[in-house]
Amino acid sequence: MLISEKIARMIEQMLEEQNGIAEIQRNDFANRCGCVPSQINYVLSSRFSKQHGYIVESRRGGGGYIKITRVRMQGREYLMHLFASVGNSLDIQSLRAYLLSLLENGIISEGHLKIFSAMLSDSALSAESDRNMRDTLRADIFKTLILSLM
Amino acid sequence: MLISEKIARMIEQMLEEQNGIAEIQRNDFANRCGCVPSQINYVLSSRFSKQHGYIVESRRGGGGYIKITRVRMQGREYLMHLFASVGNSLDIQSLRAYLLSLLENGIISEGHLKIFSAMLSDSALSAESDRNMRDTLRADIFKTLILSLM
DNA sequence: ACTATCTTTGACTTTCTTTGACTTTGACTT
DNA sequence: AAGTCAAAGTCAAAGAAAGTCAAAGATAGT
Repeated sequence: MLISEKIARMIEQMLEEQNGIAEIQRNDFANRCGCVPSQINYVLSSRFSKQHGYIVESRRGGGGYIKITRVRMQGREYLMHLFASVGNSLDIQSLRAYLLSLLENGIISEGHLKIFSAMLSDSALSAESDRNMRDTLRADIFKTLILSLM
Repeated sequence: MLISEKIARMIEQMLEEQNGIAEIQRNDFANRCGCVPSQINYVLSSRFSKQHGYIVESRRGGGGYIKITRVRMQGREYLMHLFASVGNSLDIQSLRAYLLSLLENGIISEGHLKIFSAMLSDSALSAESDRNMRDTLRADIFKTLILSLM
């Protein structure tokens, strides 16, 4: 298994045990994970971003820390928040994060996740050949989807 | 026997043994098959596509993999037929007819119908200003939807 | 034989991960 | 207030895998 995955699982476990809040010291934690400190940042940005449904706060210097909070809002509130946070362009990676977050929040099922990612995949949208336009289109359709889930 | 066929059989055997799920590492597997890595992609796209009743997922980079899942579902005949009958352009009225037909055949729910109509409405696709292109796009996305329902 | 389709191959691209050198920030000491 | 040290942040290079595409080779249909 990848180191990054191991790190992610450790964080998830902490979140589970501590009611959605995990606080770590980067160097220390990296040591326990057997990786270089900056890899913690990589894991956080690739798997615990805002789009994934987490808030990450931190402080540098002596007594520094990194705090990861899982946000779970209900239904409508969450969807409104989501709608607001999608810009006018949406790439595949961000879409995936959003969909996973919808799944985690119990708003869509795994089956839905598959359907929606397929419908919004590059190949489904290939009629639009320009990449930037495709991302714009994806954002529009995804926002429409959010609205119809409300 | 063709190499491609040999590869296909190996995958089928894995699916048989592992309950419809096969996970491979492309380079490694290609090595064992005595072929070049990209031939694995060829085999997957020519024999394990959605139309053939499989779902293929993958990840690149370190720790990458390819996962093949066999899907067996009822209504598959109907969906294939539907898929074949959608041309390369689809206007709102025809879309509605198709969606109603899916509903009547018990393949989607009313909730789904609303969501899909919204996602494929003119306003969701308004980023594409050309009307014909929009109908093309709608056809592509709808066909992708059909595939992901299989 | 001619053509269309299916296979095989390999060069090039894209995506994801790991690592480490360098920068910035904050707390504590003097 | 300045200096020191202990964090965390940034960024780019290197590494590891999968994807794409087009050219060349093989096969089958007419």
